[in-house]
Amino acid sequence: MTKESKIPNPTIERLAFYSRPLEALLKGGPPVISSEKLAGLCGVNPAQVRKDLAYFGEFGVRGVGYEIRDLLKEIKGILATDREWALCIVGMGNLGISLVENENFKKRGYLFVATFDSDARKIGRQLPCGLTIEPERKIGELVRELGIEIGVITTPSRAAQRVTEILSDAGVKAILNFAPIQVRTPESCIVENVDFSVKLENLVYHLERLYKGKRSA
Amino acid sequence: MTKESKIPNPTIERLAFYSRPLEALLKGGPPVISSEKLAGLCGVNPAQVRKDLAYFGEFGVRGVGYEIRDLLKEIKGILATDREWALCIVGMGNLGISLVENENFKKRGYLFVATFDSDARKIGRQLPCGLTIEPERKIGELVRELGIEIGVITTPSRAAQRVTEILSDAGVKAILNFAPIQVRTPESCIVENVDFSVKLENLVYHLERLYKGKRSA
DNA sequence: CCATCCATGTGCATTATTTCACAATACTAA
DNA sequence: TTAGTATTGTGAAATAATGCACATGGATGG
Repeated sequence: MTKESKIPNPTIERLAFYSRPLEALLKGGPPVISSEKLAGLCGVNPAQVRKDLAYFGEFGVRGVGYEIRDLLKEIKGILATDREWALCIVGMGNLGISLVENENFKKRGYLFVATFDSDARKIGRQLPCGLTIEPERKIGELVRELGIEIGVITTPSRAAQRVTEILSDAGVKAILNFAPIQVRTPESCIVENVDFSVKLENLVYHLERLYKGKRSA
Repeated sequence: MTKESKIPNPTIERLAFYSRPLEALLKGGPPVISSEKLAGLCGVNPAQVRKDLAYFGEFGVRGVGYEIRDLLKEIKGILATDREWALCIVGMGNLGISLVENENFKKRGYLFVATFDSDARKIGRQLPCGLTIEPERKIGELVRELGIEIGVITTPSRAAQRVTEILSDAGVKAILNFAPIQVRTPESCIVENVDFSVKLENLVYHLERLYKGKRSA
């Protein structure tokens, strides 16, 4: 009875969100959790949790709750994080290196299998994780050879569009873009943007209003 | 006639978003832009752009468009990015270092003025940007001394809640949290979370559905 | 000075998302 | 077996956000 007809995008985001505390709860504590408890841990409404899950099936037991172990498995199945994904990354500055070396990714099945940069001084350098920085012209070859489906862009803004095109031409199906610019892709390639500054700007907007609010209230 | 009564949150996010191409357009090109052009650059609906701006005033000229220079100044005023903000960061792993050294932040007025870590081996180390890594116990002192209003958390998950409490006790008013965990704060302190994995999970969910869709369609 | 053009600002309809509130139902204990 | 309790799953109401469509009003040229 899974009605995947039209799943709200926020629902998908929250599923990923729910899995964080669930993973922690696996190690010790009761084996079952209620939508209310889980909602509390994630700072959302309990009905929201139930509805989000209900889009994909009936995973709970009425009067009891959700078996943590099973629920996590279901969520991972839905999000397709129950398999491994091969990623590459272009732009090996500080940010690029921090992502490649990040343990959280590996733990969740996101495996960096190639790193690229256009800077001749960086090419050939070996990273702590064992990968070697390759020149950008090898993107096409390595993407095909290693079956890379996801590309991560950590170049400066000015290079982001060019790199996007190289990646999508090479057959990459999804791009995670850290450059603060809107990249255009063909239909066949989906993009998610991560822009730290936007988050900061959100914060300072609300901060400023808080201060102003205090004056008038 | 600014009706700041109830501004949708997505609007704030988009304002920051609009400012990116505007900044680029300042350097060369016509001095005026239409909502349609700007919308195109940001991948949103033109009416959306106009409505977002209209929440805060009438910045355009009918029949003409928006003066880029003025519009940018207005947006920066709204977002409170027309001043400098003092930040500190806790957790100087690879990610922490990449943020501190990131030029984009500095360019936008977000100045890191202190860095902290709990690892004795890192404390005292000088970073390329000139800052020295301080021990966590100095957070309170330095936050007050340097007038730090925003804290950035780049520690492992297990330390995030503790650090959040130290920061908010010290008087920090806003936190940008990179740890993949929901931190609790007192009313007086607002939080934004950045979770890369959530973005990736979004991507792979859609990728997987794309593949499935192809089979059935 | 008037007519025409063009892109803004905005009321309103539409669409999307969240939350409520309650019926359905699995366990527990007597 | 039945009453009681707890918590799910979900229709329907409420809320939020988006997008249309057009009146509005500056700018320009005759």
